[in-house]
Amino acid sequence: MGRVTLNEVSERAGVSRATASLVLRGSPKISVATRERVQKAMADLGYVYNRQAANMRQSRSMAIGVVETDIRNPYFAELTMAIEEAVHQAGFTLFIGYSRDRLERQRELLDAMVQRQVDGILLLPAIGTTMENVGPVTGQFGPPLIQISRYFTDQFDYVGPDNLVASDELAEHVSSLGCSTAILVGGPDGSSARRERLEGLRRSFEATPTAFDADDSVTTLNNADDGARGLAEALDRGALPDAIIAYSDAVAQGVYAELRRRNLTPGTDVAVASFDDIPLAALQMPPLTSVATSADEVGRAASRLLLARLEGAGAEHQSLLIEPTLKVRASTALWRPRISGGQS
Amino acid sequence: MGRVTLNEVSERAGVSRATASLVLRGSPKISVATRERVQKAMADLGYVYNRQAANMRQSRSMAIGVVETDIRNPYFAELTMAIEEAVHQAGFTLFIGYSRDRLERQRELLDAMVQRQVDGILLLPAIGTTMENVGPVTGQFGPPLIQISRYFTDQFDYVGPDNLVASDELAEHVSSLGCSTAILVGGPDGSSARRERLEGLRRSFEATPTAFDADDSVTTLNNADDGARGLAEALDRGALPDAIIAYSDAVAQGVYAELRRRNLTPGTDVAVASFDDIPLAALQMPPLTSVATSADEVGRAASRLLLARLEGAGAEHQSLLIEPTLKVRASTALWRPRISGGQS
DNA sequence: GCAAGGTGGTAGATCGATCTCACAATATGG
DNA sequence: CCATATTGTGAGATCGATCTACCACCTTGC
Repeated sequence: MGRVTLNEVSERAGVSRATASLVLRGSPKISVATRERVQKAMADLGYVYNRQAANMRQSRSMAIGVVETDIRNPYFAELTMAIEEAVHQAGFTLFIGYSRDRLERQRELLDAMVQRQVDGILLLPAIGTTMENVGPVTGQFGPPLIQISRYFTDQFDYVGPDNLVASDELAEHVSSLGCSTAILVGGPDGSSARRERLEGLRRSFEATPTAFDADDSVTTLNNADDGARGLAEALDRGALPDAIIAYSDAVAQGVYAELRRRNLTPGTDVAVASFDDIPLAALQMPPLTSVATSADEVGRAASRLLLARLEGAGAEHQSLLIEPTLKVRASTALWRPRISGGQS
Repeated sequence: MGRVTLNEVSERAGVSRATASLVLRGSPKISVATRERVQKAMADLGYVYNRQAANMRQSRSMAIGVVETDIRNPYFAELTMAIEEAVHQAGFTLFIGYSRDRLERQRELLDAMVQRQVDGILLLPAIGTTMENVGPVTGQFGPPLIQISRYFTDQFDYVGPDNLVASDELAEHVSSLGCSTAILVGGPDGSSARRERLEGLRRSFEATPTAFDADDSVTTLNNADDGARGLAEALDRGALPDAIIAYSDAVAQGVYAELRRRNLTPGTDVAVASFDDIPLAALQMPPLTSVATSADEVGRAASRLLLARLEGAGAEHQSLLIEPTLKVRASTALWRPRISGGQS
């Protein structure tokens, strides 16, 4: 349309297109006089840089793609904000898409981003993702891709919380309270994160007197409504345990709600703890014990790693685990073992 | 780099570049035989479409830009998901950036998107945005821009909840409970949404026996932590009212927390209600009365309007208000007026 | 007075698609 | 049997920037 181009700018300034381009990029080879003349011309004409055209000649597009599942869980919202911050600061623009954990949607999003020549991709893989699913990204010349929060292959980098350590801290804490039974509620079936958390808990609890039955754990979507359903299912199946470990703070909200529906008080009738430590956890009633899997740090680390890859850093795919921190709050701290009629 | 281009495809298929391009776009002018030959060549070579190159010739880039403030508030997360859904379905890719309510950041984001030739922009304007702040977007040839949730001018379209009606429903409900005093807590100072909600409440309460002092309202950021601080400030300044209306469900979480810190029970000692009705509201204890300002519908409507504008629809800038729905829950429903010593 | 070197700038190819227009081959009509 | 469509394809310009290579001019130094 009527967009102003470098050609028109250079014409008005009485210089060549090449010179105008050099001014744009702040080359030192241009005299102050011409620089100012060109800049004035740009201002007068209302020139707007066309980065797409520039990208055609350069090898970089200064755009990166982010494909996530869903940001209605505050953990992922925070993760996204952290990524955006880091990547924006490095001068990149973000393409974002949400797969909603649907493989074909994820495929469409990845394709679109590759077609738009993104320099790199951050992927929170949908459940069931395989190498075949990621399509052209796998190709010889595909941009670097980093898995965040979940992984499905070791062919790509991975950045996420150290779920095993997180599980360990939770298990040890819950056990130290004197809980004799514990269960895990929720988490999406088939995700690496849930597998790690479940397996981590199983192994950690083995070293304690607390009984934890891994086979008994109920999977759910990673949100509150499904968390409530999940707890209902678990309680209908077995007795109320001393401790409920929720897959995430989002799931824990559902756990709180379902407990109350059953006239049980979280923290008193049953200890409750979970993963993530989103800001909401501290505001719950009672405040929720949670092991922080720092979305912020995961996001920053993943961005840093991707930016380093763009500079061509390293070759070996790496797995970067972020250290978790246990935040003990009333939902476990106030719990006391029932005085069970003098049984040894 | 080593990327495969249409040229190589056409060479391998023994046709011209133009023919290969027609095949790409599914032109009916190509015989089945050549189409298949070309498609085979593309598959063999691992051809990846370069949309940037295509965009240079076409007038549309099939990308739209979204600039928001922050998605850690679930309301905005849901709004974003709704936009992404609608826009993806129409075949567009999304650029997203978060201004964090900082004007210069918003400016950078808008500039970047315009430079990348987005076809349209959805903007949730940062506090203090003016026509000058939106920069090149204002220009003659800038892409259509739609304001969502907040507005700063009538020079652009606007889509958001009908805050006046929402306020009215809340005021009427609170008043019907028998609350004799009410206050508004929180909301970002300077946003159109807060202005509308405050003014709406003031006007609606005027028609009721309930006393509402608009000058007494405390502004905060639109999140829980700041909501707690805001309520603390309000209570330190004046007496506990019968009803607290929080600017949003996010703020209401802070209100709940601060009330409990003061050993007050929401819903019993004071009625609490708020705006937005995010999923969390129903899960709070007690469940929070909230007037739904449907993020989902706002997002869909805004996307629809933008897509229509891209088709060149209409000329007049319009203001599209989404109807709110009051959800009454225990945080107000259980409240009863104190039996105040027989005063008339 | 002239080679060497530095400064400031330009012409023209190029990135990878699409678009216009022309044209060959085949089909249709009178 | 020739004029006229119809169909399928190709040559070359084009979008708006960057990049390469080269050039004109002015200092210097000897």
